[in-house]
Amino acid sequence: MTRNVSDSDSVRRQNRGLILSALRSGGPQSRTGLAGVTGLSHASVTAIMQDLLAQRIVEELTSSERTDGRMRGRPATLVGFHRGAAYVALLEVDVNRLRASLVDYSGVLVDRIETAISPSTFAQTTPSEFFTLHLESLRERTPQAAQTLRRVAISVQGILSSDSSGLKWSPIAGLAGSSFAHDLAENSGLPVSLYKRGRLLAEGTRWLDPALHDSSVATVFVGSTVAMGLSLHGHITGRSEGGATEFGHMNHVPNGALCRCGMRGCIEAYAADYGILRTSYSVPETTPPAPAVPAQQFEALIQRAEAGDRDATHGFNLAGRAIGYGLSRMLAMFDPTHILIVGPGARALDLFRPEIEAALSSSLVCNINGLPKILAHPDEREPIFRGLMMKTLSALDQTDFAALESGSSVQRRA
Amino acid sequence: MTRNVSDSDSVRRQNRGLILSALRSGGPQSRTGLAGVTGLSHASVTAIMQDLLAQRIVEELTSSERTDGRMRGRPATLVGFHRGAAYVALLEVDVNRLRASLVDYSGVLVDRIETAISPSTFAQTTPSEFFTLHLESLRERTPQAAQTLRRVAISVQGILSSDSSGLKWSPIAGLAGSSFAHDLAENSGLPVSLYKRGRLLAEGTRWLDPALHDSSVATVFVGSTVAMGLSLHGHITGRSEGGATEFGHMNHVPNGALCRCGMRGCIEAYAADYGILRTSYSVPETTPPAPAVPAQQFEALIQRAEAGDRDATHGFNLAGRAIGYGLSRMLAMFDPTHILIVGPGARALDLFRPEIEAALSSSLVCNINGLPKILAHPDEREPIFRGLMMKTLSALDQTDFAALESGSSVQRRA
DNA sequence: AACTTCATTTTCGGGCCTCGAAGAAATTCG
DNA sequence: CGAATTTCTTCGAGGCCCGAAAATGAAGTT
Repeated sequence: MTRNVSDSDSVRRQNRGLILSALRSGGPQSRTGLAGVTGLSHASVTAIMQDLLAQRIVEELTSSERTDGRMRGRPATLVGFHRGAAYVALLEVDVNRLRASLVDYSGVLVDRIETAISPSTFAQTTPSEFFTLHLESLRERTPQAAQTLRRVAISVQGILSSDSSGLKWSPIAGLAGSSFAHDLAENSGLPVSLYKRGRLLAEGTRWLDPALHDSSVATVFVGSTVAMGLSLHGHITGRSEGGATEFGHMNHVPNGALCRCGMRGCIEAYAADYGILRTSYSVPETTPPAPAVPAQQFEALIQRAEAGDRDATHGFNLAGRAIGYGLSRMLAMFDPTHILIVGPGARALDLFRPEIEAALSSSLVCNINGLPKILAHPDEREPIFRGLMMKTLSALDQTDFAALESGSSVQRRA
Repeated sequence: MTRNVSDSDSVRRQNRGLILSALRSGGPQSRTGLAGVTGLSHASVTAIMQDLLAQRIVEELTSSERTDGRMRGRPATLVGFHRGAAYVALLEVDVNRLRASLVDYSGVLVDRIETAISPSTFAQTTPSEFFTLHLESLRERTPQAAQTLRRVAISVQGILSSDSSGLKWSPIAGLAGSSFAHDLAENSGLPVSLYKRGRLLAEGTRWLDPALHDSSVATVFVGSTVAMGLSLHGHITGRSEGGATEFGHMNHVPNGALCRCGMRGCIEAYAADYGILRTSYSVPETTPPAPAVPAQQFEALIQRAEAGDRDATHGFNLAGRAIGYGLSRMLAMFDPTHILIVGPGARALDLFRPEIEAALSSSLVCNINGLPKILAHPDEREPIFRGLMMKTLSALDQTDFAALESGSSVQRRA
């Protein structure tokens, strides 16, 4: 059943991983500093570092800027990631755009291609072709990276198939159904990972705001859809061990408003931009939702509500109530201390807040533990990219580089 | 931050723990068998076993019954837990009873005391006194165990305080508020753990039904309360990393029926015995709930519904709907493959099932992944006890015995 | 009765990794 | 220039695991 035997190999892997992860979250550091952070002895750090240097995974930085107060003693030689050690390609798929980025091993953006996506995009090209094409472009434009490209990671919206080779369902037209991750892996010869956008939001906010790094946060995206990712004490939990949830399609009211997904009564049908719009304009809630809401139209609606417009306010009230009861139901299973609203809807938090808090107050756990802190962060792009990047680079650290054999087996590249 | 250094000590701990856990779930086994199950080499198993034998944690069994077909070769000497190596005390607190059990290290029940609990019990005695008293009784009645009693574990209902020293809220009158776990630990000088009943149900069913052991199961208790525990691929997840949820007090309908907890619209207010009773007798849903429902009255109601009685059927329908929508909302965050109904309500699963399935069918995830399998297991006592016991003994294995120093440091007891 | 067969268990030597202590290196301060 | 100070490396000891070989114990065979 469980094969978790520990031997000297796993010890090395664990401790190498510890050093890489300290480097990942703390930036270039001295060996002494690493020894302090990881808890390893100086001797071990030195030994491991010699391997890592020989394998060209890290490199010594000659800066030695000595910005610290104490100016005595032998100056520390900082060690940081060797930028050329690996590259990763990151694809962020959205309803209306693909953003393909090439990032080096130290986390520096090397190249980026953005392409518009329309509802007909995946009718003309299959997702597999589309992604393969963009990956090829990245490779061609940075030839030296093509050699050492190690991984591809894709951020998507929807429900993953059980083997993570594609999507079972997605709000992005034409994306579900094909196993594009599998195809892309075959075409490129690289491992391809699929991540839900909501999960990456949770991951990304951890890296974005140090105060939230170790607390428990539920990150809720409000915009063209509604999504949630959970990060509890630094661990990501949730559906399929994936940390993402189908929060947007959690039922709010039985037989309620029609959602884009085809079901009725989803939170999204009340709280996504199209839902708020539908309510505000008193369109019957069983009317099929608009395919896309322009940003400025949503912004205008916020301003109308802020100015006191009755109908617009009503739309945001219903949305806040849907989110609030959804959160209250989520709180029966998780206990985050903070709730972070991101995306276009974050701008309107003040409009949502009263209804959210009212809904939360009517739940037992909030009555006993108090309300979680509700914060807003308008930008959702940066956390998603950062989450995707950190997740992918950390996986590279642990899976590929921590496990390398030690000793004299130096790998050399021209 | 993270001090997870791996050294030879952690290797030994890991591998000793592996062997103990194999013994825990597989019963007495030969060294060869353990080597196969754990993945360790024969040499290592022998070495570890020598330590464990010297420390009197395990013992060789002289049975050698050779029940297997092959009768050639050196007969295996089975190794099993040394029963006297440790004892644990398990306290199961219920609305109307305390069950205190003494169990030896191999998991055999040695002694048991049952005491009735009434709503006034904890008005006369403090919880701390009450539990200390029962623990003393167990110790006195089995003097040889008093020496090696290592842990106390308590199964409770309600919301744990953040430091797990007591309860913030509980349906058991007078139990919340005091930090009885902390007091009991001081009085007895033993570590005391508090577990939520729902979590133990999830833990217990894993050990009870081998088919469910490694699948993802949501265990729902339906009876005097409604509770849920989650066990996903053998890992227990949920609130406070505790694996238990406040499912029963998840909101079903805003401003709905009055619940025992004082809030309105909880699932429990519709699906616990008192809720079903209230609906069936057309009592207004804001009427304060009955403090306790006799088992035979609930049974009679089931029979009336089975016989086709309109009002009773209506009660079970509403209950099924509340459970169904609750599950549908839970499924937006977790993806168990099985749902197990336990407790008195399991008897009535056929009455609940149509409404549960209807509610689940209206959710996106069920539409895409299909409905989870819904099963029933009428007895909830056995899983709780078993979960509490296995959880506690496994913790003892890993925390206390896997970490013991090896070598010549033999601990001896008269 | 001695020998073969076979499965289980133990012993032995080699390898790997971490650690503490002592030594080497690189600066600043007096 | 030497003392002080901080960082980094080297070295031997101690642990643990593993594979291979040897020992053990029982049943079948000659």
